[in-house]
Amino acid sequence: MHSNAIPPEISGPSGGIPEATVARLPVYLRALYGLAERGISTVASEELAAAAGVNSAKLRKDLSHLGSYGIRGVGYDVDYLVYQVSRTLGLTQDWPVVIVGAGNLGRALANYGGFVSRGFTISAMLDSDPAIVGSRIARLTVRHVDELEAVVARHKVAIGVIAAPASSAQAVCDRLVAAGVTSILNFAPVVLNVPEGVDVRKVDLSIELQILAFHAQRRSAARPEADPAHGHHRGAVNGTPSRPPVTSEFAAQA
Amino acid sequence: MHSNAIPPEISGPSGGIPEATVARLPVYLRALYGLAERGISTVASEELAAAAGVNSAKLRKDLSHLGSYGIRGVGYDVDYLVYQVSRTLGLTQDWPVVIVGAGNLGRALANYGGFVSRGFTISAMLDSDPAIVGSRIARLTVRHVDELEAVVARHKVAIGVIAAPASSAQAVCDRLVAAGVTSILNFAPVVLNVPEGVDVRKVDLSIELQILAFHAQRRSAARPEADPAHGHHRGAVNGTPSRPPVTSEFAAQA
DNA sequence: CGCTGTGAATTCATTCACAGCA
DNA sequence: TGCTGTGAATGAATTCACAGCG
Repeated sequence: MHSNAIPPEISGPSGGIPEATVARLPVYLRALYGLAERGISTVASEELAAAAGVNSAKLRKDLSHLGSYGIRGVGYDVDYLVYQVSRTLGLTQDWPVVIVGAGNLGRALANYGGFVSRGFTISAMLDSDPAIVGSRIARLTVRHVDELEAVVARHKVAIGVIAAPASSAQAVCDRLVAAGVTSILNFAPVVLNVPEGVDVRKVDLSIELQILAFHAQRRSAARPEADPAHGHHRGAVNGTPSRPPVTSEFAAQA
Repeated sequence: MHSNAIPPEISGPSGGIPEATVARLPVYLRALYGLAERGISTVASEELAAAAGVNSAKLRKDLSHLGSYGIRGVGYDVDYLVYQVSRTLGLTQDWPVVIVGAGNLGRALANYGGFVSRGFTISAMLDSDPAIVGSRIARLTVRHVDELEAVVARHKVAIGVIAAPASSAQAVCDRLVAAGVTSILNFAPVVLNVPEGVDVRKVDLSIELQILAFHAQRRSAARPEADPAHGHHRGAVNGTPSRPPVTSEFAAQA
């Protein structure tokens, strides 16, 4: 069939879906919910693609990896596709999630009630600050981070969200992994070290802003008043670069 | 790689850096700051790559797009590389940022003082809720969103952060674009429509969780006690899929 | 006829492996 | 000698364009 079959993967039934496709399925799912709400029961790839912000060929190829769920000459049945995409993503079961860090960010995440939505339940919020432990956030009482192992075991938590300061993120990560959590969503601005088999995704404001800055700079460089310094190989640069005071920074305290 | 178009590109001097490389430069920069703090002044691609969580060939190729800044047989000068990467990303100038939405999320972002860090300054926080307007967050007084245009013009804001509810995100986006903002970081779970030339990046908790769920499901499917339902092509599914009550959901209120 | 599903072509990204410089 | 920088090889993702089904 498609691509090769040798990767760690067992090119199983619904197996072997390309990463890029997996990353877009949630977007399609959201678009489908939007259509369903508006009472639309059938949709062509062109429209769905527009709603999801991709081109239609890509959408069709993506969906083809899940199976042949469209109707030629017609389009896709919205409810049915919602179901198939949900099932593929593993959203037909509930995933207990633990959030570590109940600072500003942790609170924001917990309050995303409708956001985390279908498929995910916050089992507990944990923090190490005694001033925060015991407070209530989004129907939950914040518990001490020492209860992490107990919470994970009790609720069979498979997904951990790290909303802790950069300085403790790795330690939190280690505890989550040791407790058996194999999926981690990291909001702290650090590269986490994890053993094989643990899946880490990161969300990083600072990186996103820097990428935007790059493109913004690029755009404004269209103007001919270009940058003055442009020495290429070393030494050519006027004196020492000496740009960065190189202080700490890049250390968040959520 | 992201939803929106990458500027047509003039393969200029420091121009034509691949998107994938641009996305990693901030990670390298952070790793470099970490090394500098620890007093390390020179680093080989192997070590820097390890600190950044990539392999060394990729790191070298990435850096080669900025110029020839290494020393064969030795490695890279940390301070010098910090400067070159910063300059490439456009961080040697300051970028005024406006945050729209001062709910939980907006507050969390504003309080990431050390996070947003070098290169970015929050010009203003805006909200439409009269109960929030006037309150102080991270040294700033929240202003009414009607002042958006004035703030953008006054501070020459080029980057806007949308931390507003999904329901108003598009409207906020339109106003930002009309006011002249061409770089947008969107935290609301919606696909934003923008004209050509506007760069949008998104940060989406729900999508990240769903991607994690996919892989988690995949892993647990390794066990032979597989999932019960596994009907393939249509009709084969037991009765109606009828899985989703298809209510609203997926609508955040930051 | 109008749409999906998909081979084939293309573009983009990663990795290998080594020539060549400090 | 030990590293960087980079062509060449491989692999992944996107896009094209159309055969073929409902």
